[in-house]
Amino acid sequence: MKLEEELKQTRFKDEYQKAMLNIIFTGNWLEVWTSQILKQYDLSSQQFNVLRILRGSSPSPLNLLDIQERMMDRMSNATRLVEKLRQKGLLTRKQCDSNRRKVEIEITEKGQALLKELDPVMEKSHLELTQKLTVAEVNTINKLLDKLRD
Amino acid sequence: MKLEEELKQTRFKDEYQKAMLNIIFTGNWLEVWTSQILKQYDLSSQQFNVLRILRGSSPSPLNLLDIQERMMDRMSNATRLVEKLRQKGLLTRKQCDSNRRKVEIEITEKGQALLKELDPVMEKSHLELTQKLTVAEVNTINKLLDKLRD
DNA sequence: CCCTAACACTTGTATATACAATAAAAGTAC
DNA sequence: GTACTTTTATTGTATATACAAGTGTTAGGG
Repeated sequence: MKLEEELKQTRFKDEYQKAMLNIIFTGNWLEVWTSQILKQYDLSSQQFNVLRILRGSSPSPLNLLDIQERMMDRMSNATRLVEKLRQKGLLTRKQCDSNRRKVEIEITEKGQALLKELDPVMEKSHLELTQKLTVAEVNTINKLLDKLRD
Repeated sequence: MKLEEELKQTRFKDEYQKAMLNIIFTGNWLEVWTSQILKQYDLSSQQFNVLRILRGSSPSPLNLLDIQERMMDRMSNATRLVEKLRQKGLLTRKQCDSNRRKVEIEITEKGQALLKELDPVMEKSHLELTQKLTVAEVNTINKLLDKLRD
């Protein structure tokens, strides 16, 4: 749907302003959508994100800063986020031997299993996206957004 | 910067997954950026958004649902958001005569003045965007994002 | 060895947000 | 008018988040 209809607005100042709002709005929209799916698995999208990051580096552990650098949302709640996931048994954390300031965080079997369960679910919602845009089009989006953040 | 570098990640599953993350990440990035600017004016980006919505409809007032419909973020905190702005004297609210369930919310002179002060500031940060992408390119982004949300 | 600075993480606190429950007014049916 | 439903907004509560201050660890200089 056009952003104008989405926000019940008749006009924007220029295409730049519209793009700005459009990206923020669409990002939000996608986030809400995935959060909705993840809720059934009792995961927030941030938590899911952290788990995927850990799977990505597995079997090597990561420390908090590593995770923070890779997160979509760079706030300083990484400690508490990781703690939540630890309580659910989805990851482990132990003090690093060589540098005791650091912690080594690793995804558990249970975490891996949960992600494995989620993969096809996420894949399925990806499919809807596939039907709306061609590969060439998403490619264009990726190129332009990367350029925008330069 | 490429999303891969931004998130220190080597690869994504496919262009669709990358686009998904790219849009969310870039939206976030833009939000953080504008929030930073607005902080000097003691406004959150949501509050700013509400003010602009009210200016858009001025001199007609809006009720809470109208505002909610036009917001980027459709949560149910509209009551409290509006109350915050009222405390700052940036808007007024009064019970609607014809339908006393509704409230009529209107931007004040002070609110108008604040937005007027902010216009050039925001415009300036728009300019940075302008330097990164051509009009044709932002047009493409707008078209593709609208299509994505169809 | 001591002092200071930098680092990696944690915690406190104030604020924001999501979601559900509630309240009050209006509309509808009888 | 009374009972029911719907609309519109508010409040309560639990959780999340941002930012600053604090803790413990390591590193470097003298």
